[in-house]
Amino acid sequence: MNSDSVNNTANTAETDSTHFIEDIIINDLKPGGRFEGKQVHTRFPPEPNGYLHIGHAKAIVIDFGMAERFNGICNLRMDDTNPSKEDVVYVTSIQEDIRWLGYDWDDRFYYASEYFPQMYELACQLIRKNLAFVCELKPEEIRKTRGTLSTPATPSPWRDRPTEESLGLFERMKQGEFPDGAMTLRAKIDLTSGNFNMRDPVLYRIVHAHHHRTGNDWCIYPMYDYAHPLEDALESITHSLCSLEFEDHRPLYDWVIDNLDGLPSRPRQIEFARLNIDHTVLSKRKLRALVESGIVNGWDDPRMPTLSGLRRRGYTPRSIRSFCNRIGVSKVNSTVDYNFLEHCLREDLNENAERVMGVLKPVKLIIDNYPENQSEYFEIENNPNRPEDGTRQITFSRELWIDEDDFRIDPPRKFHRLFPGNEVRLKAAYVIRCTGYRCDSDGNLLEIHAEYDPATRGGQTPDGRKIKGTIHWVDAKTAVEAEVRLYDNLFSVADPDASDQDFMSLVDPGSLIVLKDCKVESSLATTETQTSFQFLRLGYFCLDPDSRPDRLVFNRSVSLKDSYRP
RNA sequence: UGGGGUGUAGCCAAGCGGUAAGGCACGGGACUUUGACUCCCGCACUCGUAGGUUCAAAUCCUGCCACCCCAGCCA
Repeated sequence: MNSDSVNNTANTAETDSTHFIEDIIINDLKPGGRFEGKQVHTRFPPEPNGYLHIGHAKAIVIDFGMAERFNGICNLRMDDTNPSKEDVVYVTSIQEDIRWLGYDWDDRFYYASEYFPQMYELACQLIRKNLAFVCELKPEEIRKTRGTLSTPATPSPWRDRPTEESLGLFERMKQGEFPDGAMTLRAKIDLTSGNFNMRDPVLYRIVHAHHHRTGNDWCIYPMYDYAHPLEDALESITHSLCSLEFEDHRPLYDWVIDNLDGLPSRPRQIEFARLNIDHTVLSKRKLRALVESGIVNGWDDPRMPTLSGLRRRGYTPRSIRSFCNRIGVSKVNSTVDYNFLEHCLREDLNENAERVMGVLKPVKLIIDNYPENQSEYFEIENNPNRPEDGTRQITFSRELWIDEDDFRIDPPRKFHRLFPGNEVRLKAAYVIRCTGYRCDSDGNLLEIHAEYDPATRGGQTPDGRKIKGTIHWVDAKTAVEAEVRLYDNLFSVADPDASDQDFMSLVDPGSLIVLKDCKVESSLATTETQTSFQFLRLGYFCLDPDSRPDRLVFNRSVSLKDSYRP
């Protein structure tokens, strides 16, 4: 495990009740149970054909989490049985993302392709047992003979060919004597089953393609339904956790394992509901489309629900783990509120992020009664919730930047910020009173004028007077220029999948707002990527990799909650 | 019309025959040198629905309804 243990995080709210997968495992471990005396052994089996997203994070937390909870182990395995879709580039990104999330597989990193030789031998065993045959039907013919919801499949004309003939043909398939699609190895199960997966499913197909691991060693590749149970069994997996759509593949999963001799274990497949989150999409196909169309700026665009996107956005591994641990595990198709993910991030960052001041839409504030060439330092806490994080010095002088939103010429009701005649506290500095403002001929605000009260140094009010509003500011003399990128939901509609319109047209153009002329306090000049800060009163931000020393770029990870209602 | 699943609040989700946990969201209040945080309070007389069994049903039984998945040589 990484330094911040997955189980001991304050945010990983442990519930006193168990979910259904835990219940099953507990039962399996009991005396007389299916895995009595065995070590719980799970696996996370991604196909290396894309980037991991928050939905995978749920699976990772369940797979690794169940192993951890029962003092077991969890393998990482690339399910690379389809060379035409997979690539090495995904392998490393998947490993990086899982490590970043805080999980480790020790030396148990495998490829399904490592088992190709054994899978081939086991397939021969099925043929010899007269449980599989080589079928020469074309893909369309197989489809046509599979039957319908109400009618059974019709048998392949090759179904009853002699096992020796199938064995020979299967060997020749392997030798590369036939072109793609010419024939398949099929299981002989039940043509009348209401479950299509049992109607003589294809076990092997011919694919003359270069495989990223095995090169051109193979031109026949096992199908998921045949390969997956074997991968699990060969790794002595006890509990094979997957998503709901594989529920009706379970009979086939069990069939493969039950009909083969010499397997080291008989894993139990358990299915749970995959994660959905509103205002986004979580399908590889759609995420890929967003990237390839250029609607977003790559897989790690901070608006993307990919782990690389969330990471760049400023999501912490801890917040994502916390989220996954708290959404629950069940078999109900569900869509979690995006604001729950945001809640988990705020919860973490509120506890751990240092506070700084930054001004997004700067307007000049001039303290007319403050000496022109004077400057002074104020001490400000790094995190009021954690005094042990200490304090730092910030500079103050006659001219400051404050946020446009904190000033109104005509304030609405309950506006506690700056307006002509009103007093406000500059955080950690002085109480000031607005004495006026200047606009250009078009009515655009140029500068605000104020006078400070020297008796209120540090923001205190020795006379006990209550100051309703406290605003953030940055000293114009020492301010550092920055670009700030504000993000919002990629889709303003809650469920882009449900719309009649093409989901690509539903991307909210306001999901990214770039502010170029922001001013941040000088302490941020030397910060590093991935460090999260709270910009006081605004939200949580982190430095983007696009940053350069002369041009800082910050991403807003999430805003602060705001109960202000005019 | 076949097979496999699932229905508890706006969203997740406990509950496993003894009288509806918790979280998010939302509303109200307290506190506040962040309109943040924190802290209080409120938020399902009812569990898809109709019956049945029982002293007692979200939990057991039966019927019905709704929704999701399955007819790739994808995973």
